[in-house]
This record gives sequence, C-alpha cells and structure tokens, in this order.
Amino acid sequence: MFNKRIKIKALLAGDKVNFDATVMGWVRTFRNNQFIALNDGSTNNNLQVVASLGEFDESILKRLTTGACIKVTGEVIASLGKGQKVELKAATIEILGDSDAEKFPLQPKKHSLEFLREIAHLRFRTNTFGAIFRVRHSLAFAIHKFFNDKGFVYLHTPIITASDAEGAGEMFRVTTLPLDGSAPKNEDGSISFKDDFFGRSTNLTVSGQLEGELAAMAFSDIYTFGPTFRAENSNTTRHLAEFWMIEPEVAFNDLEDNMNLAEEFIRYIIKYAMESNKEDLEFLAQRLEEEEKQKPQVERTEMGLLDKLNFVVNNDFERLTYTEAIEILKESNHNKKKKFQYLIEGWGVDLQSEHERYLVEKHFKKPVILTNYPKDIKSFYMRLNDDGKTVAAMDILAPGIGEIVGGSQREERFDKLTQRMKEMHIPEEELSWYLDTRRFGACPHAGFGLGFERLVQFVTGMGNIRDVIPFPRYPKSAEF
RNA sequence: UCCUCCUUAGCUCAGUUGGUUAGAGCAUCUGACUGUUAAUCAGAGGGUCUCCCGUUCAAGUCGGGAAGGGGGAGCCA
Repeated sequence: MFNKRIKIKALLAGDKVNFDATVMGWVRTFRNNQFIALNDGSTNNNLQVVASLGEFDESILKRLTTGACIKVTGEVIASLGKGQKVELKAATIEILGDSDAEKFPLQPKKHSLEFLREIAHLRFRTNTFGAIFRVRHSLAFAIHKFFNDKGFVYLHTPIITASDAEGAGEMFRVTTLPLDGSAPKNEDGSISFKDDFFGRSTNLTVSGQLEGELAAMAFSDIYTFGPTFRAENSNTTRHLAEFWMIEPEVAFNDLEDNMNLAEEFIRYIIKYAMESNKEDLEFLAQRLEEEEKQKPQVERTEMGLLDKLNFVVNNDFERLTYTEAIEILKESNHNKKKKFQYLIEGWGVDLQSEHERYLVEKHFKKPVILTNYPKDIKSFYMRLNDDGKTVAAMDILAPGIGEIVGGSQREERFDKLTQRMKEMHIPEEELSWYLDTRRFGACPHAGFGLGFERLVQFVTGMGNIRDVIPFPRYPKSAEF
C-alpha cells in the first residue's frame, strides 16, 4: 500500500488535476487550522494539503504539528488560493508519527546554521539542508556519469593502509591492540605491532593516489571516489577529518592533459547539477543573497550564486605558472602598499591564502590554475621539470574556497623518483610495490585529487564545510 | 595549534556608570478568526544569565580560569 503513494515532486510537476492521490511526508507548518505545508524530501517545494473546515476531528487537527509524519489521501485540484498551482483536498488524514511541538527543536522560523549543526540529525528536514544534500547527491552521481561515459574504471582503493610514506598529513591509527598499556613492546620500549591484527602498524588512508597509479598502469584511465581521513588539528571552514575525495589517474597524460581533464570535469558536474537541481540552487542562491545583504558593502561578493556557476561553466579557467603568479603578486599595488600580511619578496616560498584569494578574487576574478611550483614545496612523486627547479604540479583555486584541486604529472623515471625520495627521506623499501610501476612498463601519467566537500561548498555557496556533509567529523566532534 | 570575538527563555537577541521583581521578537500553550503562504489578533506559561574561583555591602554587568561556539591563520583537499 505504501507503494501507491505519489512523490510530491511528481505531483507538483504534473499539469494533471482532478484525480485521487496518496501522499506521505512531514508537516512543515499548519496554517489557519486548514492548510498543511507537506514535504517529503523529493523537492524543496511543499505540497499544500487542504483540510477543509469542519471535515476533520479536532483530535486529528491537534496532531498536525511541525515535524509530524502523515499520510493523506484526497483529490488533486487546481489551487483555490495564490502561491501554488495545485493542492491536495484531503479526504483522509492518517498520522503516521506524532511530533510533540513543545519538544521538536525545529520551529516554523529561521534557525542559525550553528544551531542546526547541533541537531545535525534533524537538519535534513529544513529547506536549506534539503537543498544542499539533494545537490550533493546530484554532484556525486554526475561524477560517476562523467567518468563512466569516458570509459574510466572506478577503482576501490583501500581505506585501511600500511603506507605512511605519502606524507599528505597526520593519520588515524587502526589497531586492535589494547589501549590500557598492556600492548606488547619492542626492546626499545616502542609498541610492537607484530601481534596486531595486520601484523604491522596501519592507518586510515589519506589518499588513494598511489594505489590508483598502480591500476592506471593497467586500465589506462581510472578514478577513485571515497572517504579519506586526516588527523590534522584543523579548525577551519574548509577542513574535515573525514572527507570524500575524487582522484582520477590517467596513463599517457601530461600536465596539460591533466588540466584539460580537470576543467572539463568540473564544468560537466556543475552543469549537471544546474540542470538537475534548478529549484534547489535557486533557493540556495536566494538564501545566499539574503545573507550577503547582512554584510557590510565591502565584503559582499559581486556575483550571485547562479551567475557564478554559469560563469564557471562558460569560461575557461586562467592558467599561469607559479613564477608568473609571483611576478603578478610582487608587482601588485596590494603588495607595494604592504596590504598583504606576508609580503611577496622572492621566488620559492609557498603562497598564502591571502595571495591565492588576491589572484582569484581580485586580479583574474575567475578560477585559476597555477602550474610548475618549486619542487621543494611539493610532493616527491611530482615530475621534475627540465629546469631542475620546478615540478609539473597544478593547483586549481576557486573563488571563496581556495584550493579545490591538487594534481600533477607523475615522475615516471625510476632514477629521478628514487632520487627525490632520498632527498625527502622516504625509505624505498616501504614503497617497493609503488616503484614496481616504474620498473615494469613505466609510462608518462598524471592525475589529480578533488575535495568533494569543497566542490559542494562551491556549488551550494555554503561558507562552512561542516554544512555540506551530513555528519561532519572534525576535532572534538564525532556525534551522530 | 595560534589570533580574535562570543556564550542571557526552545530559537534570535537587548540588558545603561555594578543596585533591589532580568526584557523583546519568534516559537509553544489557551482562546478568537477562517483561503492561509514562516497566517492574523488577544492572553498565558517559560530563566541555575555556560561552569568554577575571586573583588564588592551588592555581580548578568568587574577580574582570573575552564568548557563550548563563530570568524581568521597554519596544515591541506
């Protein structure tokens, strides 16, 4: 019987009226003792259910509280009021689940994002979070569709890993050893992992890239899309301890191919979401616009959310080298007037957030791809350029978010790679399996990592990354 | 981890130079009204002023500490 229900999205989309239908959902508001705004999560829009005066017992009407779950059967008719095309004239109303209005935390009023974060288990039932997580879903689906259509193999890389050589960040330890101090010790007093579950020290993965490279040396084109973990004590609006990352790895690609792929990819999934979640994005755009109005004029962004997304879909990203970026920053009035907290003086230092923001938001006013960074500030696996000073790396910087993609052409030359590993004190034995790709049939290849939540932030316009993942994990927070 | 701001009703916030019974809007409850769009109108209930210590005749208000939260920075995706 539950299968007979029609989803509110389908009901509102159809032009048909004067037919019987059954809907189920959660009450958002009950106005005038007569009008129920009902939402079932299929769309941001509510269905107006009309419980005509005198036709329902007081005992039922009293239970139509915000948050209650109900089943309604009735006739779909052209709305007698303004504000919606159709409405459902209720014949029967069944309460599936009561919601005590005095205790239910969500009220028919505006709530702060901070408050909703404290009740993350209920925030799906708000307009804002409904829209965010429908968009998140569409983006995830579009990612698979994009790569599938291009013939990529979706590779499941391990979540538990023994490799700690990648150096992407602090790791969460995985162990079954007792924590009460009774764990077996080595002669030097350090903990012996010989009797641990895996017989060695293991962690949660920080990246699937190295394993991804192994598969790319067989399938040519692969991608990963899964959770990754960083135990960094980061307390910012763009870091999580558990986040999802997309990592394509492609054989026979150089840095330029890599940039082309990343750009095409980002455009494709944004476009997909704009087509599939028009109403959600319009709602989020309006929400953002109202939020912007609260800010002082100087802090407001020039473009609305939809304009920004359209702009990204229709315009090429700006591409320049690290060296060119340093020149622009050094010669900028901002630098000369000493408005940067960290002044740009010479070549070789890593860019600070303020510099990236200046390039993206002030100078170019569009997404920027920076390439060929100094080797000393980048990872060991990035391909050394002919100048001997820089590597074939690329970072994509997005307005308002900063770094959204980090990628590179990989060092496929065995000697050069092991040389870099020596310089950075990475023991060869630990990555012997990785080096086999360079020993047997090595080929030029490239790939990148894209932080999924940062992308969702960019598309939804949400300022805090904790609001674009259902149950965020960050320092001192793992509730729900 | 560092810098900075904040913590008063269910939520969002006022609260004067320290002063006696701590306020508003929304929400909730009760009633009225009935084609409403976060309905409207009237009334009611609702407080360990985050916690601990101190200064003072007297602390929501001043000082110290702790916890939690926001924003920024670093690390990065």
